[in-house]
Amino acid sequence: MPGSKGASSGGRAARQETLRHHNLALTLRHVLDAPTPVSRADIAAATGLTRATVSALVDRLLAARLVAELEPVAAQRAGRPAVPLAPAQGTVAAVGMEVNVDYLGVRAVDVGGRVLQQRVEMGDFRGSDPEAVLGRLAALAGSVLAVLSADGVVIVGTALALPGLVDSVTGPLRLAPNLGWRDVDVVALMSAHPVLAGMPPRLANEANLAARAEARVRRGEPSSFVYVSGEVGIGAALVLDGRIFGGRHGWSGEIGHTALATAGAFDEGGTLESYAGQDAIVAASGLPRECPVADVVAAAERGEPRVVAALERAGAALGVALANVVHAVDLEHVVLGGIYADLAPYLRAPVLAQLERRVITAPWAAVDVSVARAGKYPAMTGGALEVLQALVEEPAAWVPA
Amino acid sequence: MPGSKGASSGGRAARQETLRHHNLALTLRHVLDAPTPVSRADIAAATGLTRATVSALVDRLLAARLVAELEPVAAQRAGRPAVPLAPAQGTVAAVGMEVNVDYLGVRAVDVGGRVLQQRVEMGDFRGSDPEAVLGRLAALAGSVLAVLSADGVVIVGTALALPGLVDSVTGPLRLAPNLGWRDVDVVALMSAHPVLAGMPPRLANEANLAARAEARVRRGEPSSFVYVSGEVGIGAALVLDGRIFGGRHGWSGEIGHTALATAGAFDEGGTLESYAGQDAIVAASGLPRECPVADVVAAAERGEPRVVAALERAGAALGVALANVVHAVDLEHVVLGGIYADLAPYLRAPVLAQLERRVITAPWAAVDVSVARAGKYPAMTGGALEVLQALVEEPAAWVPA
DNA sequence: GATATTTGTTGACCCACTAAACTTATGCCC
DNA sequence: GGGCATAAGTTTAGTGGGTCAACAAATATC
Repeated sequence: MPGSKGASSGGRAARQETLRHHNLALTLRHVLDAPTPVSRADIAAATGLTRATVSALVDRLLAARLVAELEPVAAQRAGRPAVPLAPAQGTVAAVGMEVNVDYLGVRAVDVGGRVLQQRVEMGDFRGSDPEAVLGRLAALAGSVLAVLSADGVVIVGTALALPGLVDSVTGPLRLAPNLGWRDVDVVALMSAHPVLAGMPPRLANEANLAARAEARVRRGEPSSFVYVSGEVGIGAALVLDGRIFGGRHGWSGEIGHTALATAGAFDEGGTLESYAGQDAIVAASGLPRECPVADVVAAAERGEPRVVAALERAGAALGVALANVVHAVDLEHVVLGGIYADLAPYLRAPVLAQLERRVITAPWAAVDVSVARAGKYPAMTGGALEVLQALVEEPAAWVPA
Repeated sequence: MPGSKGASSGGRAARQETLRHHNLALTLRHVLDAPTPVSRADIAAATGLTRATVSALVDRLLAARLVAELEPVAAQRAGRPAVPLAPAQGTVAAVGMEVNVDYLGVRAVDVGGRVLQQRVEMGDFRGSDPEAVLGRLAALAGSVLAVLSADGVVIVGTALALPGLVDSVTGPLRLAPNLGWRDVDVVALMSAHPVLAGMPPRLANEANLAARAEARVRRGEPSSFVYVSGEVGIGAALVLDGRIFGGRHGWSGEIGHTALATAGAFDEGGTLESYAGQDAIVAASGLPRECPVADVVAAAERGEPRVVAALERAGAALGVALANVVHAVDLEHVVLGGIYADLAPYLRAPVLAQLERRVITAPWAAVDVSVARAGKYPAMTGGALEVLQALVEEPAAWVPA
C-alpha cells in the first residue's frame, strides 16, 4: 500500500516482455472482476486484444492455475458455444491475519475471493505482551496453513492487520495505543515461527485493510470513499478508484486524532476519539465500562434518552471530522464500518446533518453515508486481498514461461 | 488533474505502439528532468533501453522540436564526445492564465520551463462581472499569443487558474466567493473570444496550479507536500510524488472551510478562514480594512504587539487545520505560499508548535514547514505546466510518425 | 602515430501483437 | 437430416519495436 512509486523519473523502460506482462494482468483482472464467467471472445471484445492473443494469455493463466475452464453451459445463441472462464477455486490463495483489542484471527482467501479456511480467537488484548499474542496468532496461522497445504493450495503470501500505526517505509509497528504496543518489530516476531518462515507478513493498518475488503464488495459501484472503522480507536481509510491511499508511511486516515472543540483557544480541545470512540460513547451513555456494543444498540433501541443523546453527539463529532476529511480530499461517499455499522441507525442522521451544513461543495455533490457490507472481520479478508492484488498486478512472476 | 483514471478494469490493451509511446515519454522526461544536458548514452544507461533504441526515439523528439542538440563541449574523458541534449527553447509552449481578487495575468512557458512572455494587470475584482473580466483576460492572452506566433512558437494549450471551486467533471466554475462568482461557464466565455477559439482553457483551482509550480521548483527533493495558498481565501493542494492530487472534482484542499472552535457544541464554530484568512488577520491586527499584506509585514517587523498577536493566533489556527490534513493524508512537508510566504517568519513557529503537539505520528516523522520558492504568480506557471505535462505524458500525439 | 575508450549508427534477429483464413460447434429453417 | 448462418477458438503469415553485436567516428593517452 505504498501510495507512491518512488521512481524519480517515473516508470522504467518497456520491452516486449513488459507488453505481455501488462496484457496478462489485464486478462486476469478481467476474469477475476467479471460477475459471471466470461469467454475468451468476451475478453477480446472488452479489452481490444484479438482473440488469438487472448487465447495465448489464457493458456498461461490456466497453466498457472489462476484461472479455470468451466463446463460449457447450453448455449442459447447460434454459433459455437463459449468455454466459460472463472477464477480457479482453491488452487492459489493468500492469508490475512489480524490482531485487535478483543480478538485475533486468520483467514485464507483464494484468487476468486472465496474464504478457504478461517480461525478466530476471542480475548482481551489491552496492554498485552506482543510476543505472547503473536505466538498465539502464529499457532493459529500454522493450523490454517497445514490444512491448506494438505489440500495442495499454493500460498502466495500473508498480511497482518493491526489497530495502530504501521510504518510501511521502515517496517515496525510504531504505536497501537489500545493494545499498549509501541515500536514492536512484528515482522521479526512473526517470522521467528517456523510456519511463517518463508512468508513474512506485510503489515498494515486495520482500517486500511478493512476498507480494501469493502472496496471489493463494492466493485462496479463508484469506488472512491472514506471508510470509517469505529472500534475502541477510530481509524479511517481513503479509497480512490478501488485502491487504498495509504500516504507516505501508510498513516493516512488517522481521523481519531482530529482536533475538535477548540473554542478559539488552540492549545486546548479534545480529539474525535474523545467524543466518538467506543469508550466515550459507552461512558456518555451511562453504561458500565467496557460493555459490548450490542448493549449500546439494545439500549438505543429501547429509546433510553441518555444513550440516544450520546449517539447523537458522537455522530455530530464524527460528522465534523468527516467534513474536514471531505474538504481535504474531495470524496463523496462515507462508509461506516466497525461498531459504527451497528450504530449506523443512530449515527447516520447527525453525521449527514453536519456534512450538509459544513461541506461547502455539498450543493453540487452531496456526500452520502452508507453502511459497510464486507461482513465480520473485514480486515482479515482485506489483508489477503492486499497480497492477492500484488499477484494480480504482476502475474508474470507466478506464471510458468 | 483528474486524480483518477476511471476505467473500471484499469488500463487498456497494450500493443506495440503503446510500447513506443511509453518509451518516447520516458526519454523525453529524462531530457526535461535532467539538471544538465544529457547524451543519448546517458539516457540509455539510466533507462535500461539500448543506445540504438534511444537514438531512434531522440530522432523523433528532435523532429517534433521538443528536444534540441547543443554544441558538443570539450570532453575531458577519452572516447568520442557526447552530443548534449536539452529541452528545446522557444519552440513549443503552453499558456497559463489567472484571474484573482486583485490581479489577472497571462504567462507562456516552454517545454524547458522558461517563461517566454507574460502580462499582468492589477485591479480589484471583488464582486466583478465575469464576462467583462474574462474579456480583459482574453485581450491580454491575445497580445501574448500574437507575439508567440510571430516567433513561430507552437502553443499546445491553455489553462486558467481561478480562486474557487472548479468542477473538473462537468466543467463550470462553481463558486469563487471572493470574486463573487457562482456557476459561471468560464470555458464558454473564454472560447467566445476568437484568439482562444481553438484552445479552450483547462480550468483549475489557483492553489492546485500554484502547487504544481512549486513541485517543479522542488523536483529532485522529496516531492510530497501540502501547499497552503493564503490569499483573501485559503486554498491548499496535496502534492504526492510531484503530482497534484485533485480528488474527484478537483476540490481537494479546501481547508479554508475546516471547522474549528466548536467547544463541544457541534452546530457552532468558525472556519479556518475566519481565523487565518487575509481579512481576518488584518482585522485582528487593528489595521485598516483591505490594507496590503506588505503593511502587515511592516507592522510586524516594527513589533506592534496587536499585529504579532494576530499572526500568532492565525498561525495556531492554521497549525490545527494542517494537523488535521496531515492526519488525513499522511504528509510530512508543509509549504507556505501566497501571503503566508510573506508572513512565514511570524507564522512558522505557531504552525510548527501545533503540528508537534497534535500530530500523533510526529515522533517518527516530524512535519516540517518551509516557504514557497516558486516566485510571483505561481498559478500562472502551474497552469502552463499542467498543459505541458499532458504533452510530456503523451508525446506521441505531437510527434510526427 | 598507435592504441584505448566511448558515442552513436547499422543490420540481423526476436518476440508479442494483428489480421485473416480456417476449424469447430452450435441454432435454425426447410 | 441436410444446408446455412453464426459465433468461438486456433492457425499462419505479417508487422513493429525492441535487443544484440558489430562497426564507424571522434577524442585522450602514451
